[in-house]
Amino acid sequence: MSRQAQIIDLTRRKPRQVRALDTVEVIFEATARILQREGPAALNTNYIAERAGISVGTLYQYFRNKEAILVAMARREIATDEAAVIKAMSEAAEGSDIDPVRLAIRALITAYGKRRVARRAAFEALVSEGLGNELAKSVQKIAQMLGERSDRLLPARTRPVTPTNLFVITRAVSGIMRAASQEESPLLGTPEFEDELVHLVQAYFAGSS
Amino acid sequence: MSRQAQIIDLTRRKPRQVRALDTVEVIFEATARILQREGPAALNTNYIAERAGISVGTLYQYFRNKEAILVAMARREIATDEAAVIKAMSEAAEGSDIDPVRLAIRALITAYGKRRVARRAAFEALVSEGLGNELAKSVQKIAQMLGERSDRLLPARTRPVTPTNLFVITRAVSGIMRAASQEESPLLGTPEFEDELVHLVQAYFAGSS
Amino acid sequence: MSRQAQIIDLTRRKPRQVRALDTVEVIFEATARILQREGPAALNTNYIAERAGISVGTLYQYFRNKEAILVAMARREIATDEAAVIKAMSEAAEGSDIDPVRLAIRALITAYGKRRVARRAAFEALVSEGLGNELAKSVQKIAQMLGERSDRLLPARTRPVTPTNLFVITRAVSGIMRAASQEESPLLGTPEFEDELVHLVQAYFAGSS
Amino acid sequence: MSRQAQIIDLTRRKPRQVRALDTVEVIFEATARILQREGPAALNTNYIAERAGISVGTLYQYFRNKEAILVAMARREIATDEAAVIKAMSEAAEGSDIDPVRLAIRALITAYGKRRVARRAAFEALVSEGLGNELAKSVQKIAQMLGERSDRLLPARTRPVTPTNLFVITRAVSGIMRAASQEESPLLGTPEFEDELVHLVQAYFAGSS
DNA sequence: TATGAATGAGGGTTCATTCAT
DNA sequence: CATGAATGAACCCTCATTCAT
Repeated sequence: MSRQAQIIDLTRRKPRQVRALDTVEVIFEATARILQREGPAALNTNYIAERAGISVGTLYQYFRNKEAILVAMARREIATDEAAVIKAMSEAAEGSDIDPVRLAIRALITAYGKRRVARRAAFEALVSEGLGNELAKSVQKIAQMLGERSDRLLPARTRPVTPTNLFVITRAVSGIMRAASQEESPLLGTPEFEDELVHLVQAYFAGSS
Repeated sequence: MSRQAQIIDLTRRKPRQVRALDTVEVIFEATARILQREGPAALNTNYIAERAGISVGTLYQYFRNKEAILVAMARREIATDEAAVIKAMSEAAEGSDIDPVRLAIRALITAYGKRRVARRAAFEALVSEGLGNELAKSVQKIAQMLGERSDRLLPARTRPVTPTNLFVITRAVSGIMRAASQEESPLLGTPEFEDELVHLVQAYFAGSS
Repeated sequence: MSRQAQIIDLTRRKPRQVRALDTVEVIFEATARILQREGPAALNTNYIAERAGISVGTLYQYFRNKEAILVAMARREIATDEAAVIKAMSEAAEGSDIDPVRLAIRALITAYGKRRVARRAAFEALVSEGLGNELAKSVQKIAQMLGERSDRLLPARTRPVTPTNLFVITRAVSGIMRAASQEESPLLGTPEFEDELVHLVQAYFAGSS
Repeated sequence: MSRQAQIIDLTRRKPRQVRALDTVEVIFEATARILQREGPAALNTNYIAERAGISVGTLYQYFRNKEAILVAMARREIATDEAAVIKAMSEAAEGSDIDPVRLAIRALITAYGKRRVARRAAFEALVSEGLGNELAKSVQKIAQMLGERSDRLLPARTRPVTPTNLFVITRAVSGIMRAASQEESPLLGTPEFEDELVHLVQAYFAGSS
């Protein structure tokens, strides 16, 4: 194909940004599906490309290497969750009648309900790649926010909120979420589950140490 | 080799059962060390055998394939932890002055303090192999025990203990342990950490819903 | 690599279909040569690739596994032989002065004269893979044709041609060919050999049972 | 175990020859069964020993290496067949009313009826090992006998028997036998099959060239 | 940018054979 | 002679990555 032809081809396509987003999305989608249906052992770049309907070469134009795909997926997932929780907490603080903690937990439950296997695999990849701290950072960010706004978010607390408190409660909640997701617990969708999570948080901060 | 040497060799050689245990142990040890020092990517059967001071062939006489090693390691780890916690809870119930919950948590912290990277890799292998439920089952076993003996183990509770309660609290605790281990939190060894975990459990059961 | 070189490369590269055929051919060639010169024990995929001047990876893009190479070779060999014999028989029936049976046998002898060791190994692979019936089917096909056109192909027969007759005579001929090839009999190239084969067939059908 | 003990053990056992024969037999049996049931790909020395109920070490005390087992099996098979055919031909010559050729062929058919897959595999091993000529030699031996005693064995012949004749007819017969065995032809047990084989031989020698 | 054939290092696994008991 | 755990060379095959088109 001549240089000329290539330029002509280019103009036929959609704007680059949009196409790039499409492609990345399509790669994520294929990766998620393989992870869900066939497990991490079946995941390889040629297969991802095939399922995504693109060539391996193209895949490598968007991601430096295989792990980069998983890492990007996991990061996006984390960012989405984080944003959802933060949004819930912010809105709650701005006058909703519902307990802010409950709203945050509800947001988290909603986020965890989606694409569980793919999420898990992506997270595992993050950890395997030694980037597990990114996940931790996100949780920590929530923890900090909780700490800073403890006056409004945790009005029932009976003692000052320490970093250790925040570590404990945030990891407790994510641990429960993770387990419910991994064990495919039927609790995940129930109101009782939400209630108990809320209770755990409130009781932890309310009880005298 | 001289006759003499043979005799010496004889005395060096332990009975078969014991030797088999030794070999498995040596394989686990090598696997753990590689995992700790060089990460999961560096783990391959030839290397494990080399580090274990045995031949690959021998390794394959003890384990069907590479994953089987990780799975066996993880299972043993789980069994050890489970036994430690159960033992702590049992002993506590039999008249120790210390809070049974505290003793159980202390046992857990002790178990998690050992070979963290290797443990994590082994657990990940379990999950990858689709045996993640084994881990869950172990946790569930502890949960059941907690429920059955709640009179003695959780004297401070203000409401009947439901299965959901047990799910929540056990996953909360393991989630925190997992996170502390994964994030290599400096909290892991501190008395404050133990205190807060105990508090979480007691507050959760004591607080009115 | 310079732009110039790329253009030159372009012209060197044949269309895809043709290249694929080339690669398969090159693999067959290498396989046959190894089989001939070093025997079946020396045959391994890395070596085949090396001798073929391609990479193992490429080899595995054309063949699912090692046996597939042998099987494909054998199938092609069978098809070639079958086609040669059928062609000879067809042409003979259309007016050649020479005895159709003689022409068919001549075609068979010619086919068997080529790459004997490689042929044999490929056939053995076929059988090992449980595809031995393919070889039989090919022979049977010839038998059928012989039966259907027995008026013209076997004018000297003194009795109706039964399926058993066809089984016996076709297996007799292939058995002789096989033996001559395997024992590297000096008869293979001689006119006497052809004469005797023809005689066997004619006598079998001419003689009263 | 002391030297003394070994001697004592020795005397406890059956005479060496007998035991050795037993062991060899047991190894042949196991080998044949594996070959029959699971094919040549499943054949390995450890498995043979296991199926034979002996240890690998013992197996290697009777056979230098794996191939030696197959070779020995094939040789025994060949010898048995050869003896059966020769015996039939000899007896026939000594006054039986039945056609000597028929008796020989009947003996061959009987021999081929036994353990077909194992026979075939053993023969293939012979050939693979480059010992294919042994098989040929056996057939050639029959051919020679046929030639030497052609006056009595082939009274109907109309021309002098040449070496080429003998090559052709012996390979024709073994080829047919081989094919019938390999293709598991239902003809194998029928009188018609025997008749046709006899006819082939008689017609070949009777017909004028 | 997209393509996808080609690459080849690397790793999992087998299995014939040995040898100390 | 029997045993069978141990050996390790050999080999099949995968798959992340490249690069010429």
